[in-house]
Amino acid sequence: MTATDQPKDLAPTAPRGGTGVPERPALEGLEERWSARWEADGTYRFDRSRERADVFSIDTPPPTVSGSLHVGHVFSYTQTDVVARYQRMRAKAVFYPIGWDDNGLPTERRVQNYFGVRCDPSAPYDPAFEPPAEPPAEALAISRPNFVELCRRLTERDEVAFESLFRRLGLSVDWSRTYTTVSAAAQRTSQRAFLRLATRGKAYRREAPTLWDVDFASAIAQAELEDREIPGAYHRLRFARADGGPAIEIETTRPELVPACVALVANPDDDRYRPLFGTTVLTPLFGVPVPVRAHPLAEPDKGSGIAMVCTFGDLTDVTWWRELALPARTIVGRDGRLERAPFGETGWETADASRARAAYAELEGRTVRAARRRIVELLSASGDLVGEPRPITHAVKFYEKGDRPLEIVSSQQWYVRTLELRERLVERGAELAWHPAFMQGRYESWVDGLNGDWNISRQRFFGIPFPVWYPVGDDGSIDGSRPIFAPEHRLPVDPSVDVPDGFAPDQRGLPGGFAGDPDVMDTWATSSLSPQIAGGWEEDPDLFARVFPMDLRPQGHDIIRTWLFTTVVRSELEHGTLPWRNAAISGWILDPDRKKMSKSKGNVVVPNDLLERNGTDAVRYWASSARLGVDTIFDEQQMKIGRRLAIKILQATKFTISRLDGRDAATNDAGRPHDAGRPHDARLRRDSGEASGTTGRSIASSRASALEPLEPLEPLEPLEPLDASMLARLGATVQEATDALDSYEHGRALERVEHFFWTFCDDYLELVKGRAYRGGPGSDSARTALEVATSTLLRLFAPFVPFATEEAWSWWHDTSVHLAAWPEPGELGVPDAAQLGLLGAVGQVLGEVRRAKTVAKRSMRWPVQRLTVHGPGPTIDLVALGGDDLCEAANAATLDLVHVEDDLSVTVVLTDESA
RNA sequence: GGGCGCUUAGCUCAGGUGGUCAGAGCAGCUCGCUUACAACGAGCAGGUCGGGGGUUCGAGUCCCUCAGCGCCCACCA
Repeated sequence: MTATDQPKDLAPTAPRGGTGVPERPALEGLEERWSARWEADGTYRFDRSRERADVFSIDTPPPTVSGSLHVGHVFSYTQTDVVARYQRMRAKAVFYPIGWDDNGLPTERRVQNYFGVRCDPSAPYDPAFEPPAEPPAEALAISRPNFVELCRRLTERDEVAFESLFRRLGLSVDWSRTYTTVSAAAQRTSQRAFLRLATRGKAYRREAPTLWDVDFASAIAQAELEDREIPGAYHRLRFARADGGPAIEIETTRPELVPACVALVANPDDDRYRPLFGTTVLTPLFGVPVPVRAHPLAEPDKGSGIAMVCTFGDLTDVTWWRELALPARTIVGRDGRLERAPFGETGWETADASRARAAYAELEGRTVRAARRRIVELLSASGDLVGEPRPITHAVKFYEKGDRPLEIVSSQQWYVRTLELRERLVERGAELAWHPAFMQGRYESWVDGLNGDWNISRQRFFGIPFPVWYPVGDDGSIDGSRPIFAPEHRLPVDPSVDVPDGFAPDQRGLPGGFAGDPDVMDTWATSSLSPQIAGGWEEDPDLFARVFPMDLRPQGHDIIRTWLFTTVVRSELEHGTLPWRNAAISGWILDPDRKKMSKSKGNVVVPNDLLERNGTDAVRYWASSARLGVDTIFDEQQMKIGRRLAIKILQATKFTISRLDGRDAATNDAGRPHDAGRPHDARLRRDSGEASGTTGRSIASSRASALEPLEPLEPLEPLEPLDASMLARLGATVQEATDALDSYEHGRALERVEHFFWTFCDDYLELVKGRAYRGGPGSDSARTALEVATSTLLRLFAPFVPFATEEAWSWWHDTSVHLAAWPEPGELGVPDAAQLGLLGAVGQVLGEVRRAKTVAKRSMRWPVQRLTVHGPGPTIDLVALGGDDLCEAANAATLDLVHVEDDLSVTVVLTDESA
């Protein structure tokens, strides 16, 4: 039976639940107790019977499981949890799953360091392999299956620690829906989405210049680049003209790439070189004829105004090479060393083959750096180096996790067509509601700056493989141009183990047989499908229809160009829609030097310690005070505020609840000391959003009734003016908090609620505690107002401070505050202007009395002989309405009110001796 | 080179549409064990809101400009 089934007239006599108020409320232990209870009751389980319109779905970031969580995680995940809790109280079924990104390079690197191993794909699988207890000095080469096993072992261990922290943080995620990005389901989703792109031609495999990290031996995407300033040098080199004219001088920082030179290029408007366009020059040392060409990217004021185009020194080279349709003469191999260059043969024609070969023999096999040193000597000796190299500092592209500058090598990679989508993607970005709005600019500038399609293949081991094989020709060569795709019903497949349809296992690698695609997908190629993975795309269509497109993507601004961008791409290509309506971009936590906290700087605060020292609610208060998109400097001192607030919530609730005990004792059920008051019981029950209080009912089973929409309420009458004033101000606060949360300004919402709460405690409680406690006239009004206000405040604070509010709520309710209805301003009656001002006016006078007592160094209970208030008529009239309460709170014998034109002023005469 | 954000008390930060907006907490100082709260409460002191100019009856709040810090994008021969 639910609340709505129950006859209304029974409601007032239904017993109120709750455990009663403890002697000494405390924050300690609340996290453990309530997380266990929420788990047992399934408080945050997603109700998948609800329709899409009643669902609020969150595309939670799956943290990378390659180490430990830091304060930044605590910060941003708390902000998302506030939204989730708010929406849940707004009667939404909140779809709030979480995943672990255990896929990819960071995990591999961590496994290598942790166990002291490295993956050698040629090594045989050892089923009995156990890593050494201590990582050996020399990394142990192990097979790919063994390596992947270790990856899984380590990530599973980390995932337990991560979940434990997030539970302690009070994240209201549905832990029953946890996923990992290497799970079979995620692999199926990722491979399926890839296959659909490939069959529609939106993903393609091509031999192309590829950003390459030599140390990781893998391709890198544009999104993973970062610039670093490193020392270099300009070398001025002389290129002879084929027509015998005066030599042309160019400047380069990469002289070792002279053998890979395919053209010189200058700006089309550059008069110095215009006559040379279309003519031919010879490369120094190698005598290879290359054309002089014009291209607008060439800048006349850079170097000598004419540049050497090599395959490939940088991304500009790639652009020139592509747009000018130049030939390729690549010399840098995947190991970062100069590989064979067949001077004299087709494509490597030269004026002097023997000289070119001799020169190149000095370079071949050397690393890029060593070759540079050697060729400078050669160029110097041949007289082609003009002057001395000129040292400079310049920005060079690195893989963000790498240690050496990237090379650009030619390789076969899978690409997703993003370049042709640019305009569409900008439009999608404009449709998305960004919080804060200016983050849209980050996205747009990234999309505008795309210079190639998205490379999704990585030459790594721990990741989701491409569900693709290639035929092996009769000559034993792999034909990469004719992929054999796995059918969707076979997914997930590992082409290094599984066999394509129509082939036998023993045909692997043999002429006429097949070979598996050796690569794995980039981690973003899978993470970009987080809505599809979490929402059960094609795996659970009923669920997917109820949650997708999602309502919210929360994430950091550092991964707009990766996670956010690629998710938009995948959704556009697969579904033709935005993946979510809102993007909430959180800021970073910075250390006092305004640097992003990172382990390498040794400035990381361990989240568990932070929670231990301050309590979860305190940390959450700090995190949810911040504005979205704004970086915050970490300052543990700030945790005190939230801790104090949480304690105050417990104390204030204890006080108001215990004041309710004596009300209408005659009708109070014996043994149920915290039963609600009679007169307004029916409305209070709705206020608190609880089901009519059948004791013993579990939270989960009463959830449906808690989410019933509230009925309009009768006006709350009769109330003392001061009580009505307090409730009116509370109503205004509810409105402000609701508006703020609706626009993702949780910090503002919290600030408004908190501000009201302190006024409530400092002024209102002090003013009415006597009246409420004493009984008699006005007592019921005060107690009713106290109960309504306490119920409302606990619900307003619940998303921010979930443990203290749940604890306090439990003293008088059987249900969870987190399943209670978010308060509606209308519940509290319609405020009028006079009522709004009353509490403030009386509170101001009370403040003056306190000041007088402090100045006189008397306690707050010290009696006031004579209290006089001067002020304008309307204000005096307000003070008069609260006069009795004021006198009691001030411990004043007499109150004189005097009408004057001036502003409010208060005269306090204390008694000489304590009464 | 293009763009964005920030610059408010010693510290960390609030200050939607310009007019009690000069605020909060921390730190500091002074009091107070008052029956919700001493791991607490009350109170005090602290800033010409980065500089300059402008719009306006009136500007942390709008415009211009300069400076510093941070970030994004591009370039990087």
